[in-house]
Amino acid sequence: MKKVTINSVAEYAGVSKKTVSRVLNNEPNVSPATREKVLKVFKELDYKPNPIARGLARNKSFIIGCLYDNPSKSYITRVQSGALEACHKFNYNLLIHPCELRGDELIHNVDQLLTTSRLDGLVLTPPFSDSQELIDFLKTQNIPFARVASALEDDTSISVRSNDEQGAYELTEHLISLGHKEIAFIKGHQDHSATEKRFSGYQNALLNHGIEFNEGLVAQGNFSYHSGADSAKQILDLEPMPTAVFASNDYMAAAVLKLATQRQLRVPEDISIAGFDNAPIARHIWPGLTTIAQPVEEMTRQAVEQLILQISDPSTEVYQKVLEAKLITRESTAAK
Amino acid sequence: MKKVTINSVAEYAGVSKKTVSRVLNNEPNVSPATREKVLKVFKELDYKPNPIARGLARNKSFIIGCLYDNPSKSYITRVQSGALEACHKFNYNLLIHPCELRGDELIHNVDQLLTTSRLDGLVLTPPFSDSQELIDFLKTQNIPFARVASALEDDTSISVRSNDEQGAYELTEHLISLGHKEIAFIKGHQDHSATEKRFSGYQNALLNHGIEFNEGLVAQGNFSYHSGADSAKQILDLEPMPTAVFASNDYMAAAVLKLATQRQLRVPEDISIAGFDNAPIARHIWPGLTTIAQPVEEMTRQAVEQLILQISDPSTEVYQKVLEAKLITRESTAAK
DNA sequence: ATGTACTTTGACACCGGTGTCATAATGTCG
DNA sequence: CGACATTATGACACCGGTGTCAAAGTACAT
Repeated sequence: MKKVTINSVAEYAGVSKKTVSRVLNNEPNVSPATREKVLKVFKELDYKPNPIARGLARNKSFIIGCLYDNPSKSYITRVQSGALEACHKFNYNLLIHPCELRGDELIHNVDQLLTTSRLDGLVLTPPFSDSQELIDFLKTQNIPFARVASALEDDTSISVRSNDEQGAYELTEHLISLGHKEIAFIKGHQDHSATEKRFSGYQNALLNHGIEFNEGLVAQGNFSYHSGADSAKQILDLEPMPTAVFASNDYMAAAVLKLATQRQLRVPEDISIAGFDNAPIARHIWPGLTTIAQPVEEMTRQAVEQLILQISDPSTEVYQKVLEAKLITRESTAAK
Repeated sequence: MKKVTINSVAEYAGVSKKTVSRVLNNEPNVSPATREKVLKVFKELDYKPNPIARGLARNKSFIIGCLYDNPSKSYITRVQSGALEACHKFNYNLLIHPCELRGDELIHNVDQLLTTSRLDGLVLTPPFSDSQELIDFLKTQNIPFARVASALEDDTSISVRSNDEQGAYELTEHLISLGHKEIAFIKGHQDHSATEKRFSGYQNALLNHGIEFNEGLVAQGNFSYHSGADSAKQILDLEPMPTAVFASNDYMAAAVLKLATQRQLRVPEDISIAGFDNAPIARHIWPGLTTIAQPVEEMTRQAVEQLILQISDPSTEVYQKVLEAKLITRESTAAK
C-alpha cells in the first residue's frame, strides 16, 4: 500500500499538483469539471493531505496549546473538554501544558514551548490568564492567545469569563436569606483574579443587606483542599463559631465539611457550608454542597473557537464575553 | 528579527546545512572543531530547529496520542501527567483524545485521528488498552502503541500495569482480618480488564480464608459515581446488611458512603467501606476511604517512555511490567 | 613519496504541501 | 473577427529540515 500524496493524486487525475492543492483548499479558478474529477480521485485513492507538509509550507501547526496550573482536576478536564470541542470543529489539535512556574521562569518556559512546538495559539486558563507579564510577552511575540476566566481588563485580547462577582453575591444572598449573619469566607489563591471577584461579591452582598463586614471571619486559602483544611480549622475554632461558611471553591468547602463532621458538628443544622464551581465532589459528598455552577466547558469552547477564528483572520474583532454563573442549592445550607 | 533557520546558521558558521544538521543530530563524522563552531553559532543566534520541517523530512511528528474514556477525572489527569513527563524527556508532545466510541466507530475514529494528525504512537488507557479489536487494527496499520493498566495477554506489545488482583486480594484480606465475613462487592465496567482482576482478587481472598463466596453480595457497577449510588442502594437494602462493602473504585465507594450517611448509618461502626485507586476523593471525605493506591503516573510514564524508545528503534525489546499496588488504610474500615 | 583506508564535508534531491507568476484557454464586446 | 479581459492551469521555487553519495582531506603503512 503506497502512500497517497498530492503527487500521486495529481498524476492519477492527470492534472498538476497545484490544481490538486486548489481543490483541496477550495480556492477559486478551478473549472467545475476539473474540481469534480479531482474530488473523485480523492475518494478513490482515499487521499488525506499531510498536515505536517501543509504546516511547513504555511508555517502553521494546527495545534493550540493549553496552559494551566490548577489543583482542581475536574476544572482541568472540563477546560480540556471545551477546548477539544472547538479544536476538533476546525481540525486543530490540542496540546496540553501544565506549568507551575511564575515570573521569568514562566516566560522562559512558554518561550521554550512556543519555539519547540510551533503552536498557532495559546489558551490561557487561571492563573495564567491573569498574568499581565505573560500577556505582554505573548503580545511582543505576536502569538495569538485567548483568556479564560480572567477578570483582567484588556480589551485587545480575547476573553471569556463567567460572572464570579455576581455568583458570589447570589450565594451570599442565599445564605443571608436563610438568616445567617456571621458568614465566614475562605479566599482563593492570590494569583487568580477570581479570588478578588468572589470576595467582593461576598462583601457587597453583606453591605447591601446591612450586615457589617467582619475581617475576622475571613481566612486565606489557595483553592487547594489542603488550604481549605487549614482555613476550616481557623474558622471552626472561632468563638462564637460562625453559622455559615462560604468557601471560594468546592474543594475547600469539602475540607470544611470534613472537619466539621469530624468534630461531630451537624451540617447544615449546626453550620451551613457553601462552595463555588459545582465540582463533582459537591454532589459526591453528604450533605451535597450548595455552590455556584460556572459554564467552564462553554467558556473554554468559545475562547478557543474565537482564538482559531482570529488565527485564520487576524482582523477579526476581539471577542469578549461574560457568561452567567448559576446558584445550585443542595443540602449543606439551611436556615439558621 | 529574522527567523533563524538551518540555512542562516550554516551561512553564518560558514559550513553547509548538512553539517549543521549533523551537529544537530549528534551524528558522527564531524570534526570537533567544526562541531564546536556550529554549536557556538547555535547559541549566538539562539537557533531552534523547526520540528515541523524535521517532521516532514523524517516522516515523524514527535507527537504521541493519548486515548482515553474514563469517568474519573483524577485518573485522567494522573495519566496525562505521567505521559507528559515521558514526552518532555524526549522532546515529544502529547495530544489528548478522549473518545467514547466502541467497535467499528472506534476504529474509524482512531483511523481518522491517525491520518489527520500523523501521530508517532499511541498510549492506550483502559478501556482501550483492553480492546483486542483496536490492538489488532493498530498492528495492521503498523502504529506503535503502548498499553497502560491492561490485563490483556499480548506479549508483542508494550504493557505496564499494576497488580489489580493482588491489590484487591490485600484489601479483602484486610477486611477479613478485621472480622468481616459478609463483604459486599461492587464490580467495575465490563470493558475494563481490571474489573475481572479485582473481582478475582476478592474471590480468592475469600476462598483462602474459608469464607464462602456469595453471589448475592455482588453488585454490577461501571466505575461511575452514579453506578455506585445504584449499587449502594441494592447492597444497603440487603437483609441482613453486609458488614463491609468493597467497591472497585473510590467514586463508587464514595457513593456508598454517601448513601450510608444519609441513612444515618455510622461508618465504620455500622458498616466498613473500602474503595480502589486512592483517588483524591478518598481523602477528601469523612471518614477517609481505605483503598488501594496504584502508581498511575509511573505506569503511564514508563509506558510512554518505552513507546518512544520503540519508535526510535523498532528492534527494542517489548517491555512488559507489573507494578505493585499498595494498601492504604483510613477511617472507613474498622473491626466488626 | 605513494597507495590505501577512513574521516570529514558539501552538493543535491527529497519530504508533501503552498505561493508566485507566466501561459493557455475561454469569454466579451465593438 | 480581432482586441482585450478574465478564468483556468501548470512550471517552478520555496518552507526547513534529512538522506545519499561523491569528493576532498587526513592518517598511516610501505
